[in-house]
Amino acid sequence: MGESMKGMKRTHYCGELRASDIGKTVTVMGWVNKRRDMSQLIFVVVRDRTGLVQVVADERRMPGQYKLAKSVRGEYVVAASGTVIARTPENVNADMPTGEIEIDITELRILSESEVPPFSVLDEDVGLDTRLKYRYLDLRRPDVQRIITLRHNVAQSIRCCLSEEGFIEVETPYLTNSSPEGARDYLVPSRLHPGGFYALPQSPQQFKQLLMVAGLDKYFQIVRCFRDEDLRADRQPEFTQVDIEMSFVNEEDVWAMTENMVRRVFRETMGIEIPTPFPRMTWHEAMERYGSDKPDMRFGMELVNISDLPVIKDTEFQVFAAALENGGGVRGINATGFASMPRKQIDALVEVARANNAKGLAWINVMEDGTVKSTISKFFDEAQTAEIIAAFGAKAGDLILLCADTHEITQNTLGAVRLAVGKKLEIPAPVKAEDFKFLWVTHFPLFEYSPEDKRYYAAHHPFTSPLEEDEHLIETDPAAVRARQYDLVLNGFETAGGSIRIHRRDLQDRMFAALGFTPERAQAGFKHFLEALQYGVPPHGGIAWGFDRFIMVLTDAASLREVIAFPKVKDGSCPMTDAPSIVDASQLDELNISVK
RNA sequence: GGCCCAGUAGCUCAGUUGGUUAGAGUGCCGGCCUGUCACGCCGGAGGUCGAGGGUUCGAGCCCCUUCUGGGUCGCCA
Repeated sequence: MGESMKGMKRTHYCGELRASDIGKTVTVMGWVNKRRDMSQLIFVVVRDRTGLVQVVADERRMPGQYKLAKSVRGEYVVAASGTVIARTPENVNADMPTGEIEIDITELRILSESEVPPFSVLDEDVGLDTRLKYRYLDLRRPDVQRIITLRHNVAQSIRCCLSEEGFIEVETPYLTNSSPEGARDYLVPSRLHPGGFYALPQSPQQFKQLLMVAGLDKYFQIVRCFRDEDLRADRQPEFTQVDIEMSFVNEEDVWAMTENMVRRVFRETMGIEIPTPFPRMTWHEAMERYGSDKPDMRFGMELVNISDLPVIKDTEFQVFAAALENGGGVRGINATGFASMPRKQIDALVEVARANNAKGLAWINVMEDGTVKSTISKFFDEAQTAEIIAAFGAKAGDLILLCADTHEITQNTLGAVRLAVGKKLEIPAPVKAEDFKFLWVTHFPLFEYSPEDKRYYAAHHPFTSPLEEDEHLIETDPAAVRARQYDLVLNGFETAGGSIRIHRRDLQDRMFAALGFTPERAQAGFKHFLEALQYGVPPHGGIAWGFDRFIMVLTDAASLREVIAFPKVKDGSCPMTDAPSIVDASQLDELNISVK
């Protein structure tokens, strides 16, 4: 139930009223945040998008309004008209932007009643499943609205920036073809083509390149993309990209454009001046030093390879010796200052290592008093241990964590262990320019070998250009070919990635051949694209931003779900709408689909 | 598909070695209070301990299965 708002018109948002408004007759509309009943005097705190304002109903002066105020409950939607009055000094609420004033009510109207909500909009700690089931209530919470609003502001800033720089926003199709490589596609059946399926795009990759062929020169799109893969805290099945492509450019042009955009977005939406250019690092160096292609640069603890230390080379310790014999090595990190890490936490790190396929972790504890505790003391005497400690530059109070295995496993393991230790540093939420550590990671490998399938896959996508000086290796040594691909890493998250594309038909043909495509299969999958390469293609390249992920880092959110208005949960379903759902047999019939 | 964690009042959680009638805070309902702002005080309602099975004289607690949510590995060109 509820009344019409006929005759009442909102004059102000709740959160914008100030002492300068004292004496004005105003009408606010919003949700009952809180009602405080003091007998004869009732305070109703009204909330809207902008904030809170307190409304007062006095039984002696406005008995009718007082009675209504008595009946309102949390989350009722009300309209309140009255006079803005000053609070007496002792009643000022300094914690409230509108705390110097309140509205002395002349008319209160209940526009919509509310059931008792399943959780309070005021509660901080509510379980995720409950929040998402009632996401429309969750979205009433000021913290959540702040994120959604920032998201809008960032999108707006990006649009303005790119438009002013001469980029044209073009919408590409959502109903397109399934691509033979890459992530699983979401398929959409075609009623008019029995057995035919569209696929929702994983990214508008081919379309944006075709827009370059078309001569649009600079394109962008804030666009939804879809991947039917398992979810993670930083992965959703549908997500938003800021997709950007430019003609007649090289890496430097794309990077400069990106840095310019980042500077502007931070300045306009957060008032932060981000210094540019961003540091750069090759993929190889990132893997060697951080065990990750997206290193979090907010802390050190770099990987150290001690395989060449004489004490390691000559060791009888089977675990280390075996790793060396098998072509691997021994690497470690110095968890500086963590000598006092409780055994339980070290065990948790060992679990992290195991999850990354390492057999375990060895550790050397350099205690505050100078003594050394180590899991490998049986195999290394004091002097030898001291050599290892020296290799890490470890001091009293440090903890050295060692991993022996293939290069790939030691890198991945220590990269993960480094992050796990880094989490314990409790790095505060980023607020200042220096809290945002950007890094360009460059020169990714062009191919990845799959031992199961006994073939090479494109590490990124098959349209990525190789470095010119590596081009001759495509047929002879694919693993050694470096790509003109780059990622922009922010605080350990891959926030953007792109490449200079292949614009020559002959090179594109060689690329597909290296990926094991027969010319016929390449034609079947990419006919239109390969044809387009024959009609005058500008050298081009671009970058795509993981927009949700970027907002996640900006807001220090723990999960992508926090920055998406209506997100999916772990199994890809929506707790609010219960999508996906079983459809009517008649719908399937019409689509010529049968379900097992 | 694998591994790990959680599931107890509307919400957030506690619950000892398996032992009497399962608790707290908050919210909710009622009453009192003229300046509250996390209002306060008094009273009340509220439980399929996620579900199913098993062990036991006895299960919130132990075992098995299963469901839900979270994290992670695989996967994510």
